[in-house]
Amino acid sequence: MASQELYGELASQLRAIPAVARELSRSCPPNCPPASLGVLAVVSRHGELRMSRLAELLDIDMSVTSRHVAHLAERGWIDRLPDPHDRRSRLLRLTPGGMDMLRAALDGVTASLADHLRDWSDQDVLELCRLLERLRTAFTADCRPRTQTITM
Amino acid sequence: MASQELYGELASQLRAIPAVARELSRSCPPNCPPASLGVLAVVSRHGELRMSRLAELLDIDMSVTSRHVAHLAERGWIDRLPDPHDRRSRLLRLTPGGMDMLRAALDGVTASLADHLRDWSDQDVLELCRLLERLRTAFTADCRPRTQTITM
DNA sequence: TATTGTTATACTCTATAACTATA
DNA sequence: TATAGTTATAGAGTATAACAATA
Repeated sequence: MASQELYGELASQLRAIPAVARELSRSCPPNCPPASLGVLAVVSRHGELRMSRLAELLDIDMSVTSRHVAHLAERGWIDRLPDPHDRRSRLLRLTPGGMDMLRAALDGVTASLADHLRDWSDQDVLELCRLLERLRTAFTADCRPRTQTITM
Repeated sequence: MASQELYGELASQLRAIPAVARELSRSCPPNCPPASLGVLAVVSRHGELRMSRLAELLDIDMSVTSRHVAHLAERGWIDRLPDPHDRRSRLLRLTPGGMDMLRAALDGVTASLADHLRDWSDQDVLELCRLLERLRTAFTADCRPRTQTITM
């Protein structure tokens, strides 16, 4: 186990990430909010999937996921197809327009990252990706009984 | 410059951080929201400082900072002292109660991190801290039209 | 005139709970 | 009864703009 000071530093750095994400989101197309982009990216990567599975992958409540998807469906970027195995469920799929939007948004994000991280090596970027992936896994796959100790 | 695929992966991992932060914030005392904790931590680390400097360090707008500080001042965790050099300005300082609150909150956060990251080495945590610090710097110190950091 | 900090307003993202329609 | 998804409502966090006091 690391020292309290080190954990405090980590917590502090994590707190600062949203500001980075906000700056990054300035390069998103104006009609596609960052949260919607996240949905498009996950659906693109995983292919056809259900609402509940999408919510799980995004790690947000299904009610929120539902609203994001409705927003995307209104704009014709995502289709909600009936699930032949369960009529309560809907299968999500990117439309060609959705793929175009995702590609355009990713171009913007990539350009911004390439600009800001211009003196980072591929190795640096990769290492950060790996650590963030490990962090995410540690907090989601891990002890999921939900009711953590509220220490104070 | 890294590949578009690698940057896309990084963007995706960054998107997932708020979920980690939310889980982490469950270990905060219920009357101290995470954003307030961030303010306490910065003031504690930097000592007496002005609103504008605090906003800069938090990388959020001063109007938002003002509200957080007002919230903390109402609870007696922070003092807003008159600045002898500029009567428009106010100097912020943690009260003993604020220090207690910060310590208690950090204990909770530390416990949660120690639990979730129980199989991480100190080296892993340190490496993640360093990369996040570099990332933050790249997005704030970097190409910034107006952040001239007048330290005082 | 410019700057420091506050307040009013609005926007984004999220969670909880109540609801529907199937299973 | 239980589950998939939707909608209503509320809360946390942020930004922009208008403002008061001071420089």
